[in-house]
Amino acid sequence: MSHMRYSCLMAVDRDHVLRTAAALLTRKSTATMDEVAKAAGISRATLHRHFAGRDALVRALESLGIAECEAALDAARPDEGAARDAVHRLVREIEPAAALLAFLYTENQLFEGEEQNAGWARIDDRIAALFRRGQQSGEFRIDLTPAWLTEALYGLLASGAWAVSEGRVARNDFTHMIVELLLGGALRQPEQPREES
Amino acid sequence: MSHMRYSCLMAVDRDHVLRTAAALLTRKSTATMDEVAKAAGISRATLHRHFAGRDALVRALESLGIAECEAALDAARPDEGAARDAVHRLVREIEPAAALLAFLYTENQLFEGEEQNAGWARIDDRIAALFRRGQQSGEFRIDLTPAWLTEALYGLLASGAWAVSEGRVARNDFTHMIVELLLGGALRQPEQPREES
DNA sequence: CGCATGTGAGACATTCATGTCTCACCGCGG
DNA sequence: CCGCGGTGAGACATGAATGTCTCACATGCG
Repeated sequence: MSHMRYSCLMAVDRDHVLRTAAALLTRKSTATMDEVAKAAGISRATLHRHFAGRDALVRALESLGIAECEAALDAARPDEGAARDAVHRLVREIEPAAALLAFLYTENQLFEGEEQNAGWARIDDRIAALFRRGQQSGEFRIDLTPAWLTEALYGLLASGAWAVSEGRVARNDFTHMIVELLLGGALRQPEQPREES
Repeated sequence: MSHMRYSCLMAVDRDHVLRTAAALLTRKSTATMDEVAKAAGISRATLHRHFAGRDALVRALESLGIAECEAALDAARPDEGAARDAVHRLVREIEPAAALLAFLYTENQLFEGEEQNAGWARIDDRIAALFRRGQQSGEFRIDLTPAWLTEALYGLLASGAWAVSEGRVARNDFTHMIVELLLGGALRQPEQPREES
């Protein structure tokens, strides 16, 4: 680890703490504040100075995840070109945040009736809009609702992130596997319509 | 509370407790032993008499999930007929257990390095074998590994279960949406493969 | 009827994560 | 030189969940 450039006046790198916490909580969602602090290389006291409690930490992670999703959506230009290409760009852009997303996705399941961050609603809408655009342009089938396609994308991102972190699939194949499955499915289908017995 | 038909000699219906716990833990994975007991309509003491602790309860749920998966696999006859029809049967058979699977799937993520029940390995193998059979018969594309297709199936089952439980998709569409997305993908194909009735 | 069995209710100690606090250290700037 | 801000280490109390225990009650069976 790099102890270089420790300045007394320099506050602990908040972003570094958040990303370390994200990496840890992705693997062990019940990790202790103490474990999070150790993973980030700071003391529990300092961690608690920056994030009032575990809730605050999770909410900060949620904000980070939302920001990264928004950034990925912006970078993917979901309104340009073929919808399938936009989906491909989106998955590629969102890949670095997939592990964090997987954590937040499952974490949100236990918020039951509580109000969920409005940021997610906006992201859901943007992604669903992309699928809807693909349906209206005739690229995507219309019997799968945009809401379900959005949900399925989250699920595949989570599955992919876990599969990669446990070595069941290669990290390099992440985007390809998700995009190909989401768009093309498992069936082998001819590019050109052709007749076969 | 229903005191009806309380038999002294009759032990608390273990299966009923397990299924109630599964339903609750699916929605709130951090539910207390007390909440589980109340949900099952028994006291915490009785719950603790049947399951030594929370770990024992989760392991019992895991065994239940494994048994239901095995039963679904048996009922789906994965070695008969077209692979895509077998996948369709499998999803249909596994649908009732999808919520429990979703809970166990995310729960297993935090077992880190611990030994995981060997039952899952067997189920993984059987499902992967089905996808492999589909690849060898030429039905499924070969650029998506059986391991990834298996993982993706789990992810879609979890997403579907959550989406249904939160009302984002209709329960009746569960099987259709998962099978169609997993096999056919979101793209509109020139020749849509027909369903097994 | 009387006993055995299984249950509900609740008290109790224990463990653990959390949150708050104090104190010592260190580097910088006045 | 000395204060000041930020940190690390650790003590401490709190609360929650857990696990164990006891006692009273209900029901079926001999």
